[in-house]
Amino acid sequence: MATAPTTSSASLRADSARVRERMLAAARERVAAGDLELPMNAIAKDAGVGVGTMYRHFPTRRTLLETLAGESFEMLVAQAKAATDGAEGLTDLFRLALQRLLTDPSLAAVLASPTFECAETVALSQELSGAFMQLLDKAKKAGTIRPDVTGDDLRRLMCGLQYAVRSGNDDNKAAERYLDILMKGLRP
Amino acid sequence: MATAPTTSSASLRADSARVRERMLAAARERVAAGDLELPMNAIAKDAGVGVGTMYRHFPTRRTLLETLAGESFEMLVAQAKAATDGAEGLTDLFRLALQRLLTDPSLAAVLASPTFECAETVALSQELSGAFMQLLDKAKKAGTIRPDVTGDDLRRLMCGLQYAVRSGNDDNKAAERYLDILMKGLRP
DNA sequence: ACCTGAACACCGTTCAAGT
DNA sequence: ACCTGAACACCGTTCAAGT
Repeated sequence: MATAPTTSSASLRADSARVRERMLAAARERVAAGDLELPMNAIAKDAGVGVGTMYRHFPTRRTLLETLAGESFEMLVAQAKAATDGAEGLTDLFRLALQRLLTDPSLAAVLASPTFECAETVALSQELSGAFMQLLDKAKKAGTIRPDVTGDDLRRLMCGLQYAVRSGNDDNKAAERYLDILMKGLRP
Repeated sequence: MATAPTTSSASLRADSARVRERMLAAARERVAAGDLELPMNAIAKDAGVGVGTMYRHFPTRRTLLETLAGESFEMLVAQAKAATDGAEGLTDLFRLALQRLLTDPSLAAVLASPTFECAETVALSQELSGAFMQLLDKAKKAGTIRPDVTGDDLRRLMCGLQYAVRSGNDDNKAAERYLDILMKGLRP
């Protein structure tokens, strides 16, 4: 690169960030190719770093997975916050979420687990949960959703919906139908 | 053992069957302990056989998995065939299936894939599919199920239901509620 | 026929040595 | 501070050698 380092620590930090990005890019490439196994050794090799560097940045595979899913998760949270009220708003949100879960397997894997490892993921999950609860609250008052459904139920049902769609070999053609079944089932 | 072999080939076959059972027992022990990874080397060691023997009996891990799930699958098929007509019969069947899927992760894994490796599993899946279609047919005629649902949809929705239940940490307390949501969603 | 287990490649994880 | 990569343990899979 043409830029000279200003101080050695800044240079270190910049280098560290660059190295981190290389690892994430290598990992993302694998996920995009449909491989969710995330072998640390192989990714390190792809990224041109030592294995130890992988472990320094991502102490567990789960940490790496949550980091990979972070961006998708943020977009999902943004969509949940922007969702319009009413049963239709919830349906639209679920459709968007389903699309995202189907395109990003790392997000699907992260969202399906009840606990998270990274503080950032915990925060995102709480934001999502909050958005869900607001929507639920209004929908329940409007009488469009059965009253025994919780915010966490919505997360789990979304994951189940995604799994049902994925369990077929019809190129996700069933998605809209299953979404419809779920939303009808959620009515009071 | 005290029994003497009658012919050498019979003895071989009997030994082969015994060895096979030992491997399956070792594998089952792991699944029961919550480990679905099925490492061939380790299972062979547990069973006291050479690795090659594992591969001779179960050419792929998937073959081993389907064999493990076989018994549960058979029981599920039997229940599906014995199910009573009407929406309530279908609900009861789904409840039983859900219980089975939650107790036997190998069955859950096998049923979630659209294609099977063992001929025996293919046969079981067709039997299940047949039973589902019969139930669906009657339910549709009675007007208790929406007409756009297929037998394969039932398989996939069952898998999704199981996944949604598993995605929480409430000891499957949500099972009955999610079942209710699904069955309501299936109404016309 | 069927079984054994050595052999090789690969991945997980740690940690002493480098800059 | 951060990175490297050797080292060891373990698993996947094959195949020549045994009975």
